[in-house]
Amino acid sequence: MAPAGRPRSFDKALALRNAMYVFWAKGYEGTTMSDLVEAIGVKGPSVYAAFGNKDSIFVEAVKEYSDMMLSGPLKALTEEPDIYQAIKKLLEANLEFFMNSANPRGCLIMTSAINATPEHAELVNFVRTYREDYKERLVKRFELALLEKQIRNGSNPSDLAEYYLLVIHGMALRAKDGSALNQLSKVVEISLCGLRDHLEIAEQ
Amino acid sequence: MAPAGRPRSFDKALALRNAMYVFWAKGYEGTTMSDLVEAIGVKGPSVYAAFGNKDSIFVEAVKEYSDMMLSGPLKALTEEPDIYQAIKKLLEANLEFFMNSANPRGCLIMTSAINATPEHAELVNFVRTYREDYKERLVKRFELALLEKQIRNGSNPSDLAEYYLLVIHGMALRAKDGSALNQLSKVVEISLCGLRDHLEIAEQ
DNA sequence: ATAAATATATAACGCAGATTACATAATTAT
DNA sequence: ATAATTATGTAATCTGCGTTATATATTTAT
Repeated sequence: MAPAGRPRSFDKALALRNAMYVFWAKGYEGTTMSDLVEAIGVKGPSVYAAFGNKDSIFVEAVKEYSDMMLSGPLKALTEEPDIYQAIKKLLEANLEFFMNSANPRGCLIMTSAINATPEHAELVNFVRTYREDYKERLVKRFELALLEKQIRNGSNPSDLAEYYLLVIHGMALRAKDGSALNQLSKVVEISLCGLRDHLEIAEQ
Repeated sequence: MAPAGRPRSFDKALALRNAMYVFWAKGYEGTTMSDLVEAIGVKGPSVYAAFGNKDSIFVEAVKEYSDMMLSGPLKALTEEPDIYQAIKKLLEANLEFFMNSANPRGCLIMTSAINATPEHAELVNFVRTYREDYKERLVKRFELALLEKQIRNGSNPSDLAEYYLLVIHGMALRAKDGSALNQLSKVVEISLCGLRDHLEIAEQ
């Protein structure tokens, strides 16, 4: 049964999706309400009525983006039983994601809101929790690999997680900065050397 | 001989230095003229008279920062004859620089102005030239190493340069995000594996 | 001493961005 | 049909930021 009152004239899910792309392309501070209003295609008050203020929209956009990540590039982490293949695919999938011509360059969660002003501190922390979650997934994955003796006993899951998180951050930044896909592919290859070094049995 | 007119009541070089630290801590968009005015310690019009507008101050601040980099962390690149030691020291010096408690966390040139709005496009490009210069120095250094047969013949100086630039970008971002020094030190160590793999004679 | 030159502070301007008041339109429930 | 409910658009408000006009202060040159 349709709810009482005048029906919304736009698709809320699609609107959020469009808003997400704007934040992705321009970052939190670089995005204005006018940008969002234009992207959604209705006037300001309708946007406020549907989503609340700019911060709420950003929060929802980050959640949407995170879902996209989880159902996309991050799948490699759980689906690949072999740690080397898992990280290799994770890096390659992230790179494809950051450079895909259908997407803005770079990563919303890693490059948005890093230079936010003090009054947006809560938002900065909110996005940081997503980066921490990302890292935690990497840590857990390396811990599993350690448990399964895929990596050497002395290897530190936390250090390896930090390293690959840093590589992914770096890829996002370099992608946004205009690096070429084929060169970043080479970088991915080089970065995997850090993991090969820690494998229990030399694969390759 | 002192110039005609009322003398400036503040040290211009020191003022620029203070402004640079503000931009470093808050990024281009996160910094307001009020922030700069407060940091310099005189009122707005004096700042405008001395430096011009916000963009001009930023440009000068970036130059100052770059000088600081060149005379600091980047020295390792030219001073160390061995490529492995050069990169190792470069990374360690950069990490120390990004995490030094006397400095804001992270890197002005790598994390400022990445989410700038379209009307600041010129500034974004200006900062990018500094990143390109940084990369070019790395490329040149690896080309030298190749010439001196310190790295294998098949190794690509450009790819290695991109890789270590990415690592340095990543360090800057992770430092700004709150990573611990000792963990980032481990990351540096892991990242060096990518170079050891390319050395002509196995060292270490 | 007076003029020329430069710096400084107070106060204002102009603009853009986030948000909302208000009147109106479109739908459901009775 | 009428009331209740929710969405929409126009237009305004409020705030903060970058910048500047104006008057005043401090110095050198003559």
